[in-house]
Amino acid sequence: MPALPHPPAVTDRAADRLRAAIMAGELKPGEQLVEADLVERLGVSRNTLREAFRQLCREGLAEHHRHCGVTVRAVTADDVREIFTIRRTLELQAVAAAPAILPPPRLAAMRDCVTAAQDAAAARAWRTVGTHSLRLHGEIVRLIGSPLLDGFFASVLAQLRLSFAVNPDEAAFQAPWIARDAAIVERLAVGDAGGAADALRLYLDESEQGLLARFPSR
Amino acid sequence: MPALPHPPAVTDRAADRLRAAIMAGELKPGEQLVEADLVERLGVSRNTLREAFRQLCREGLAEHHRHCGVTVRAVTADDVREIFTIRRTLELQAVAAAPAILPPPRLAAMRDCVTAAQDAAAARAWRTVGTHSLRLHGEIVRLIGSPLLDGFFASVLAQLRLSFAVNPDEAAFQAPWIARDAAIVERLAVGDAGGAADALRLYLDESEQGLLARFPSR
DNA sequence: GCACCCAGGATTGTTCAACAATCATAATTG
DNA sequence: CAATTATGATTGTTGAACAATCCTGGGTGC
Repeated sequence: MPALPHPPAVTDRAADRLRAAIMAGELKPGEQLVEADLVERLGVSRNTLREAFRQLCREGLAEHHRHCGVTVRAVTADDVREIFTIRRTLELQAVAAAPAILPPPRLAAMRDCVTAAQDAAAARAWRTVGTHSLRLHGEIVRLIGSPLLDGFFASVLAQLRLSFAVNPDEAAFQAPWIARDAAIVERLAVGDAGGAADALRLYLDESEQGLLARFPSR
Repeated sequence: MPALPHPPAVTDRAADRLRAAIMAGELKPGEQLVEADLVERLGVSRNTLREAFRQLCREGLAEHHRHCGVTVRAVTADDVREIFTIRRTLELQAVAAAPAILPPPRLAAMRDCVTAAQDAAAARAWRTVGTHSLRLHGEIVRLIGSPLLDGFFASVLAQLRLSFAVNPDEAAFQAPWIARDAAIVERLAVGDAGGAADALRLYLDESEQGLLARFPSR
């Protein structure tokens, strides 16, 4: 009996490729996803492609306007503000409610995110840095213990990740946060929930400001 | 120019009818939704029906198992525990972070939920009572100010609503909570966030216990 | 009798082709 | 030049077809 009971669905494969293209910036925000073109490029049927579209819309990476097609999600400054409102609500609550000694696998997962981000920074792979940093904050929310909440938060982080994509110089943008991520994790590791919460609050405030400064209008 | 720029999509109509049938208990939890049957009963094509299925799955009202079809979501005791974990996280945070004097339209909306629930109780329309009570708690989360979060929480509440559907005697189950809902709203109205939070915490704890007691196993 | 294997039907997964509905653009007319 | 109408492009919806997979039941050998 093989390890893969189900060969991955064609729909999921198509959605994965589209998601990767969006995240890599090949499909730019606001760009229209024309069914006929994508059908040819992905080699899937129109129905399957439309199903993939729905998946991306659910994840907040695309938008569907009736009779106007699907466009790549264009994250606005207001969207960023809302995303950080959600981050504050969930991440701070997760840290505040975390047990003094958190489960070893959770701590290990968080430390893995930090080291992975550090390794990526050493290799100047800034996009990967952002991925692992956001993964860490997903792990933080995971402390609440709700898979449903985790799934929702993952889509929120994906939208934030999307706003990174528009920034050409990711180096200076991503670098400063790695050390602060590490500090938060270590405070959690020693049971200093209050200190972690304070550091995280500052982290989110400054990160939001830094990100908003990159938006042209307002 | 008519008020409806877009006649509602066939897909959405089908999803609405299925959602109503699930909520009304006509389609019972665990029941399989056979494509061929529903195609005939709803008078839509199979592709359209499948898209409606996806919508319901996204809302957590149905589950999709590859090659095994779609079934009505069967909410378990663990699901209820998770739902209340989410409710505590979001509702308590919303109340705690609420401004001393909350925006008049928000307060009006919350009071409308309470009076609507009271009216429904007077008419012995217990199902409607539950609907408005849950709507109130959606309004509470709305104080956070994030439409994204509101949408997520609405689907969580819908799943909770689904677990009500299995209970035959909704009268005794719904009645006691109306007064407590009203008390929470009035504490918020006078700016007593702390008191509202305490009342809400107790409310959620007891509501969860009362609901879990109705589950057979454990 | 029992465990195993195997064919058959039923259901879902995916694709294709066609037509209707709607939108955006360009050409036409006054 | 403005308003209106035609035109093309794109999406919305349907129906049918075939492949892949699962479930059920019956046979086979021990």
